Amino acid sequence: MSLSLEELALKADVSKTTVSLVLNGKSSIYRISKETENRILKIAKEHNYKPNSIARALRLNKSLTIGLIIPYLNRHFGRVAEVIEQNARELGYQIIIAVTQDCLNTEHDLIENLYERNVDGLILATMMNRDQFNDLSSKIKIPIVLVDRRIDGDDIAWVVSDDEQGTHELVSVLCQEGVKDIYFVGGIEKLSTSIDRLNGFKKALLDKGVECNQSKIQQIGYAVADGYEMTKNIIERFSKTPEAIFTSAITLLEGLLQYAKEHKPDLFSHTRVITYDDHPMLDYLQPPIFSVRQNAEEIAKKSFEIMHGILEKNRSFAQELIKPELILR
Amino acid sequence: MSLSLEELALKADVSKTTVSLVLNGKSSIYRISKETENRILKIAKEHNYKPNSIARALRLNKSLTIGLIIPYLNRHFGRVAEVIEQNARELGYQIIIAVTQDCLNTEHDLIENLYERNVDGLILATMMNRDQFNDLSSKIKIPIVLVDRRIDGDDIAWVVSDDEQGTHELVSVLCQEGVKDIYFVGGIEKLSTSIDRLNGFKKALLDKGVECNQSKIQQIGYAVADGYEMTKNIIERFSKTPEAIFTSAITLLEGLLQYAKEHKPDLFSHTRVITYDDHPMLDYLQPPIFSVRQNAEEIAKKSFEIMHGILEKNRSFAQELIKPELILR
DNA sequence: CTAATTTGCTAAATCCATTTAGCGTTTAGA
DNA sequence: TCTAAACGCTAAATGGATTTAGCAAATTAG
Repeated sequence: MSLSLEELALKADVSKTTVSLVLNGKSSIYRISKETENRILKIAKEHNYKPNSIARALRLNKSLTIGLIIPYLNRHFGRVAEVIEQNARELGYQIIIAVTQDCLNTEHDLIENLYERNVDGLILATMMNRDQFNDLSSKIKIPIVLVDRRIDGDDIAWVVSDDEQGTHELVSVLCQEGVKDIYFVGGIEKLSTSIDRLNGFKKALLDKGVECNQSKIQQIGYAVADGYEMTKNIIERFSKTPEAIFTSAITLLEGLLQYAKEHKPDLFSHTRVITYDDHPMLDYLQPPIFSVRQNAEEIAKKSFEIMHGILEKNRSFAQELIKPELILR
Repeated sequence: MSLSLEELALKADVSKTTVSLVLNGKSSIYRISKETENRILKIAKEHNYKPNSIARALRLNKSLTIGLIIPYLNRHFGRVAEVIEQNARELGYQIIIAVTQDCLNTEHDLIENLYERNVDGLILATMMNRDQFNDLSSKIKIPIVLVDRRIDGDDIAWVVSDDEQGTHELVSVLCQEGVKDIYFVGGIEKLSTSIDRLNGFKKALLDKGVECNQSKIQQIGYAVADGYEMTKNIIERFSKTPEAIFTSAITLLEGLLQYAKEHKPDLFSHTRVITYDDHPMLDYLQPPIFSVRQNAEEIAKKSFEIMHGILEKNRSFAQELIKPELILR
């Protein structure tokens, strides 16, 4: 381990240029004799030579490293990160992970930081809006692929769940059953996940001719505490118990469950609860909670695929909507 | 962004040596005049100069990068990774994550890979035994800190939950209540987590004078399917329904729940279930499942602290047992 | 038998920051 | 006035791989 080109050259009794050329498959271009080539290859193999990646990165201005910036390493993003890492590894890339905790300033710092650390590209679950993203793009000269949260724009690469479709389908299930009084427990308002899920929600109601009442829509944030708060608002603000509540993320469902446990143990006897995001534990809750499972594996796979296409195959940006799966229990 | 030392030197009308010395705080040692120093600092600030990290890494043989190798990015390890990343970032380090899926060969490959990619240290949730670890240590000349799974040895750095103590306390709760017929659903047998949890389990029974029957101990692996299998074995092999089952990881509990749902819906009316690892959703399961919550945050914090101590403060290895928390519902 | 071409390989530049050894100039001391 | 010390700064080497331009020797062509 950790032999340098120069040491190898010494052993093979040639210059390091020759060694480098041979190991980079340029023997024929530079007319290195078969004999010399084989000798070098043999010695390199014997000593298990691996080029120093730092020196290589300096020379080639290519670190084979991708930055992955996500809000948390929770179940969903953990799985996304895991699959991105595996895909990346197979193609020789490493993943540097950083978490923003859904803080925009942190996100900016992290982007700058990773950029300065010479990552070749960034995969981003961003909080930025279009203007902020454009500002960034003009400064940063590496490819960016958005994951999980998209920004509109013809030249922006992203891979996200089809949140609108997923929510539409899920909420429609209740609508089919005649449920009309449904509350929306939402996340961070300006994010595409929130916008798309709300659109799907409204659309499902409209399909049944029900106009969505603005007072039934809450959007605070994606934290468990936010879910608790919004549930509290819904239960306490209205005298009538709601027919149904849709939580637009698993964390918000957790908040709802927590509130229910503490203050409204009979919630489920009057109210149907459905949620975006799935979780295996939902299988064991009573009553059953319908959900939409995002295909984290596919999201991860596609997002790295696009990044790799841009970096090595001269492809340009691409956009992918990944179909989520309805889980009716 | 991305100005080089040389360009800066040009603007300041000095040599790049001078710029480097000033920016590295060595002005006084090399007697750079205050005037020159300020001029350089001003220009550097104006242009937001950041040294090229790759060049720096090459010269200093220090990449400010730590490799983190874990089996999965699940809830527990996701949280550990998240907190390690935050702690690392504050001290200028980056985290490269790689997942083994609990495959020893993958682990070896990853270690070699990250080592060749010049990480400054490795934080490892390892599957290796002592001999394999020693072999590795002799080849690898960077510090290693084990996390979550330890290997005995006076010179090995690790941070793990006090699995024995945690299990002992949890199982004792049932023992106090007079429960004696408890089954152990375990993970990968040779890992310290399994060994320690089994020891704690046996100890709790012994406290009450109950010798642990070997037939009540199952150890297949940590996957959900393993939990399913072991539960199946327990339920199907014995005619008498067990008084209690202890699952030694949340995934194993999931497997148990799955089996119960499919084949034994009345399991909980006869059998108490307790588990290592906690999960917020457990709050909403009926009947309540007692658990042991590992302090992932503390584990993460300490493990990076030890790594940082070795790398920058000339400290040697250290070992930390982190107290888990009993959660009785 | 000389000139042109091919063969086989290498010196040196490059990427960028850090660091050692040391070069002129000015000031202080005798 | 002359030497020694202090001052202020820089050239060049270093880390390791890649790549361009090109040198000498061997071969072929004329």
